[in-house]
Amino acid sequence: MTSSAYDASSIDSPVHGTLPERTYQQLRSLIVRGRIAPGARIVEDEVALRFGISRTPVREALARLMQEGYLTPIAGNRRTEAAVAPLSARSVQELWGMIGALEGHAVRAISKLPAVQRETLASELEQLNRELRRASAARPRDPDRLFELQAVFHQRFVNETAGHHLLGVYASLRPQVQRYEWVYGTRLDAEYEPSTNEHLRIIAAIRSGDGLKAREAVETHWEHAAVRTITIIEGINLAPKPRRTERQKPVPRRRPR
Amino acid sequence: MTSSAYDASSIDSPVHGTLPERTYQQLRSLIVRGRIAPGARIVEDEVALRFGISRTPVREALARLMQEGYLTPIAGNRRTEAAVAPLSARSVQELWGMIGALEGHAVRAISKLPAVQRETLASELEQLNRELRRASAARPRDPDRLFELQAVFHQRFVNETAGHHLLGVYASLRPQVQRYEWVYGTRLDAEYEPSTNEHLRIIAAIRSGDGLKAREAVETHWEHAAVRTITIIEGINLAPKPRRTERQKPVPRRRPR
DNA sequence: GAAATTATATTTGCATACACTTCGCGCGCT
DNA sequence: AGCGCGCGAAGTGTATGCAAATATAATTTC
Repeated sequence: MTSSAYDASSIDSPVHGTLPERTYQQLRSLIVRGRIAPGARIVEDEVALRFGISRTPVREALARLMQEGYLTPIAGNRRTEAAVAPLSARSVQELWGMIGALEGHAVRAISKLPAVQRETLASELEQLNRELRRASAARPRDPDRLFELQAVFHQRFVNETAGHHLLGVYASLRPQVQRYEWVYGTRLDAEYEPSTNEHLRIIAAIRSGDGLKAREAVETHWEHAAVRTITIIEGINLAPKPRRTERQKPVPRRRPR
Repeated sequence: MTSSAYDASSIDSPVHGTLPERTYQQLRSLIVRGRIAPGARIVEDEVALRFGISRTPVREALARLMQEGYLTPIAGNRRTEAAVAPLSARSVQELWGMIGALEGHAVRAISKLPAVQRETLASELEQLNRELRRASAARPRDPDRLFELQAVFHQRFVNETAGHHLLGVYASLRPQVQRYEWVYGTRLDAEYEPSTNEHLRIIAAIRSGDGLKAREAVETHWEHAAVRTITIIEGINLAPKPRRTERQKPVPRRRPR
């Protein structure tokens, strides 16, 4: 067995939901957290074995991961072998841009909210931002916590104004971003001050009820974040070779005659 | 047989690709074109029967349709029965906003393109817009053609600047919009002049290379389009009742004893 | 010894089978 | 006549089996 590369039970295991759903969640979590390396090949049988289920639900999960861009089809024309999508500066540029555009669009609607609601939202965000600042100052840092706080901060105000469809797209995009945030967060030299400062601008705009300004703040936040992320990421050697690399020792093969 | 509600072979049948892919495409086309009514219940077995395939690939197709919002889970707590998602003004508001935000984001990058490329793009768009204008003036109108031209126009400039991820999301969003464009286009009183005029503003901005202005033009175009669409749509009675309605005559039931 | 060719192992695509949950309806009971 | 109660029926969730496609290893041929 070549790889004990990943282990189903090691990370959060939501015991509810259908098998495809759970498998999707768990695999995604493993990918986002880098527990399955970019470029790693994913084989239905192996996953099924690891999770102790049959290939049917696995296929569904993989199809979804593929559609959302966590996996890319590799190799063969006809068949669809899958590998974990590589990380690239190009993707960062694009994903951050999209998230910025969508969050920006959503936040514009805060101007329609009553002042009291905006106020409670603003102070909650301030609270979160404070925690974020504290967590980023702690040594050693807890990437998991930073990760979580970042997600909650953004999710919080998006939830406030976004509708069903937007939330759906957002939900599928955000974890993709988190793949990068994860490698970012595990770097010792990662900075969080600029980010938390930009958050303050967003909060101020929300409090004042100026939708356009809020949008502006959100978009430039993501723009700057993209730059920060790319500079950190470019330092690391990314994108290993995909292709069918190490095959496990094929064992015997044919009886000698 | 209750429903010959839809017929697999009637509409474009892409004979290539895997079964789930083809099934997805065909079902989506049927839904987008209103051949399967909003609220209609979708049963795996029935689809499998109609397409002459087994439930396995059907399930994959349905899962995808569900995730992209063409189908909504209906009824049961535990099990996931599916029905074609209803049309609603609320969705229009949201979808148009998102498309506007994304297209706007993409088009902003035209400022980075060389002038010659922008020029050819602009004149191609003009050509398309002329055709669109002509097609909308023709009586009787050909909804299919209008449909197609609209799609091509927007796709054209999005392709120019958007990357892989954005195109993916866009591809899953656009057909949703088309569901509404379809009912819009089949109305006799539908107007296209405002739309084509707004297109001109977009083209001008693209030609001049002003990314921000182009974005602005695109966004307001979609905003206005949303209003137009909603007013037309609200006139029609939408959203039939979902639930397990007409069950086919259950036939005997139990042998008399 | 290199190239072509055959054989074998992997792996996906799809179908079929079965289990389990939910819903509806008739039947008996009061 | 009304009201549980339970028996199917309908439909989804998951496993398994088989065939086709393809990569890799083995073998032959020049």
